[in-house]
Amino acid sequence: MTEVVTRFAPSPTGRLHVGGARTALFNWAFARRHGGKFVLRIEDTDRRRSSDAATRGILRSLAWMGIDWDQGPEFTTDDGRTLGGDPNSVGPFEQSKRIDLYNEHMRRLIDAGLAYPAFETPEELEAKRQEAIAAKRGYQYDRAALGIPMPERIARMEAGESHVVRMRMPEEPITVHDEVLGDVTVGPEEFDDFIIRKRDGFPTYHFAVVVDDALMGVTHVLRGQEHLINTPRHVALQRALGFGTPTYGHMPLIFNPDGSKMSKRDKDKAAKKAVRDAGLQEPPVGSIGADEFAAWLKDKTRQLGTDTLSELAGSLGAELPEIDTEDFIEAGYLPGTLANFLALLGWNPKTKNDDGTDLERFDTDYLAGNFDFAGIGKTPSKFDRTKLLAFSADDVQAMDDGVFAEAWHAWASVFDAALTERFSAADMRMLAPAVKQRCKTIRDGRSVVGFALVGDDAIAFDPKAVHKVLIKGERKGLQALKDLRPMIESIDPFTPEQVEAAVSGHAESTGLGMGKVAQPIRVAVTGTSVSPPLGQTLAILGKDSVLARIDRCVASVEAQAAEV
RNA sequence: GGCCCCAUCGUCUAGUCUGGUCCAGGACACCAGGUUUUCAUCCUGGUAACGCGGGUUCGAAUCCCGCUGGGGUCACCA
Repeated sequence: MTEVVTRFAPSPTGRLHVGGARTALFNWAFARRHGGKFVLRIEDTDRRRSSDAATRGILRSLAWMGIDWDQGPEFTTDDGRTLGGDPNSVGPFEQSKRIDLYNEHMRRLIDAGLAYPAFETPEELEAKRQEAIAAKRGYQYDRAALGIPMPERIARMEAGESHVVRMRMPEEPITVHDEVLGDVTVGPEEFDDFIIRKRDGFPTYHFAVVVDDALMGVTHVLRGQEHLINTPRHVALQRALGFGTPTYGHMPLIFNPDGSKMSKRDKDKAAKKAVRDAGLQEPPVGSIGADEFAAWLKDKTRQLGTDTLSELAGSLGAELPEIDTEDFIEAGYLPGTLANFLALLGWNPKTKNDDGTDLERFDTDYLAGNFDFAGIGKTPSKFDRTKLLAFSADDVQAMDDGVFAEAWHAWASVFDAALTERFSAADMRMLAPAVKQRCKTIRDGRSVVGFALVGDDAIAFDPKAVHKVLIKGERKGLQALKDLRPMIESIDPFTPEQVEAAVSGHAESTGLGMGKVAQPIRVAVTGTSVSPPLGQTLAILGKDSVLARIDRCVASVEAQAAEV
């Protein structure tokens, strides 16, 4: 029994899409479950679109989710662990550094007549393709290069003539044994002699994948269903090269709730809508020129950079849909929550809880101990952010207050400078119990304490709250607020406990009850009817600020009443 | 369009392989009621699905065929 080896092989052309994150998670879990190894490989053979920054981002996202890789690019986690490395000497793990290896195997194939150089230009091929489309025929390469005698082909290639290398596909059908879908057979007429080495000397995906999986000892390949039709090509390549075929499993894809493909384009879509709703003609931010902005707005297919989009949405107060793992990190989700939710999209533990309900809340440790092919479903799923949010709320509530405070501070130090400027880590610890209760994600903490981040004269009053609490019922609320002012002024020291005691004492002595006393104050100082417990809310602001806000509120409501 | 894959509540799904225990179970959402000084949380209850048509069988969500619908793929991208 050979050791299980799985891999995740992202292409560093952008951020880690949640679909990719799920693929990585499953491959990781499968390796852990079987005590095997998990390899991370960077597929950067498209030199034009790949970048080191993207690679680093992907590594960071994977590590954030709790995925560790045994072999692959080295990475140091926040808590100081080193991931990756090359203990078995099968690296390097960036395909762009493995060209000699590919060429060695490529040469074997060419010498055996199983692959051959071809000299048509991209333009010539494109013309033939268009011709086929016009005639409503499927396009396949016509093997014209095979008309050139083999010695001559080889000689021209060795003389340095610009060429590609094509795989000579066999004439028989190929059956793929898929652990998820069962046997899938595809006939030879479906495949032409596809390109395995590009004009620039880099292998194409198909060739690099097959060589690397074999050389790295990969035994199981779990990937998205979009690769299903590629698999017969890979099997053909494996046979030609004399490699074994790993066990395959193809997973259903993840879609948007409306059934469309979940892609970065959704962000452009949302941003364009926000711009139109705002009636903007000119770019509201400096990072994009007017011409580019107009072109982008007009063209449905045109996309902007991630940062530009965020800036744009931010300036309009619009939300961009979360698509990539980093979006969910920024949105304040916990890694375990995302991993749990993602795992459930396409996999099911088929296990009951003690109360007889289906098990669906589990952590990555559980996944590492129980993940199997049998639990993978065949049906594509839609990404339901509402359910993810419900999971997140549960997980946040289950956090220890201290842990929450730490996570909140860590999150804010990366994503919300205003918050960490206003509150120290100690402040956040004090606030944690009250804030946590009202959070569905870590980011929500911001809105709970948002009132403390704006100036006393900049509080926006929620009209509904003002009406309900202060105006309704002959403005008794407003009167109560005025009566309370001297009492608040006399509180000393101005701590949560003292404030709480003073306010509830006042509620009792006046016979008004807590609701009639606390709510007017809350609305006056926060502008809304929702905030942490009153004592904390006031203590955070400090006495001067509280009094200023009460005065401003009273003045504003009276002015408003005078108008009517 | 060719080829390939798929089909249970609005959504994620259990049940399908090994037909009967399923007038189909769970979760999220939704609706109603309750707890709560507000909001959120929490508790209780409820609405809601086997795509359609043929078979096979005493009996089909489960097996077979067809249809319909959805998706994937047809690059010198991965």
